[in-house]
Amino acid sequence: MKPPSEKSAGRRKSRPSFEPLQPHEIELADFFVRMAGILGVPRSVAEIYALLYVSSGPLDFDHIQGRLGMSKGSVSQGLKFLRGHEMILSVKEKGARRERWQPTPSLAASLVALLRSQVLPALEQAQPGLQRVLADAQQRAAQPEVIERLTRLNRWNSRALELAPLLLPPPGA
Amino acid sequence: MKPPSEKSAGRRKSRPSFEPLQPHEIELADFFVRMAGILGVPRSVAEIYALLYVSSGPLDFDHIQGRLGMSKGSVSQGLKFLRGHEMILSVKEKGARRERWQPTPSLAASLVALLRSQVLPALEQAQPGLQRVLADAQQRAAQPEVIERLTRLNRWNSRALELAPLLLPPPGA
DNA sequence: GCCTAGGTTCAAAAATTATTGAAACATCAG
DNA sequence: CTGATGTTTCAATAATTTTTGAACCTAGGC
Repeated sequence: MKPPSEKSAGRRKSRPSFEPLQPHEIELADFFVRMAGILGVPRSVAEIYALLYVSSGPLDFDHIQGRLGMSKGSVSQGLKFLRGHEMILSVKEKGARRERWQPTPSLAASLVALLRSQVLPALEQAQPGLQRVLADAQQRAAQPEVIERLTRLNRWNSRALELAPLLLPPPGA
Repeated sequence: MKPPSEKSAGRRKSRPSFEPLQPHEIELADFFVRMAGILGVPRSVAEIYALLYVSSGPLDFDHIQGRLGMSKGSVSQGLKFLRGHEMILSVKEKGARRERWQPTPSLAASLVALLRSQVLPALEQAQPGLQRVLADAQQRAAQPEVIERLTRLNRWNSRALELAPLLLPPPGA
């Protein structure tokens, strides 16, 4: 908690104060936070996205920080995450110092990209291991049922890897 | 670390000792753990599932606890979770006291069920809120772009809710 | 009924993950 | 180059989640 008196504090520089979130904004943020939670995306990231999503124009760093009342560090990391997953775009007006952010047009595409980035690496990394596990089981002449399971798992993994690039072209294509 | 000397400790009752996981089992467990992590399923649950998945027959409580070296509490909660999501089945031989567990036949179905159980409630709960947020925006005559976004979000939500029961019939159908 | 194997619960401890904020860095106007 | 604004980094802290284990149920055999 910080001292709430910020009325006529520092006139110079006029640190602008921002409104806290409105009820309708909170509602939307809650929704995004919950959905994000399922994918293990931290609350702060979801809140930033939600704010940009309901806002009329692009917002700059300070607005985001001010309205959500979170630290600089969190805002910076949150924007980095969203940028990295191509969920937001910067709209820098020429001659302006600061960047302003808005959501990318398609939330659907954003979600797919996000999923991709989480699932694909795991699938890729697992590929050789899974094959080895199966080979191992065959060599040990394990129960047919187990071999069957492991075979199916391998097929799945391969198919997922084949399909993935179709679902959404990789970041540079 | 526990004292490794458990050779001729207590003859009566013969507390059976279990082998630690073999390399191939560890590999598979790692895979499941990583995948589960994406959905926020705890490591211990994924490990239990993985163990049942590579094992030739159904395993009982003590085997699971012993081979994974985890506490009773974790095993109990893990089985509860897996049971609740219909990812495992109990095979109780008649005349036997203890239950023995094995994975349900379709991992795919299990995954869908798991997703459903996480996503659906969120969608349902959000429905009225999202509609309110949209109405609110329309009333405030917000930017067309924002209204457009919120409209699409609502459409999505509704469609997802309609489609859900088709994807997999609800637990009792 | 009483006892015991088998399992669950849940508060406390441990592990993990997210957030903060101050210092460091970058970039641009002058 | 200099100074200020705008942003990132990251170690420390806070919050959250997971695991543990001991006390507590519960059903079945005797």
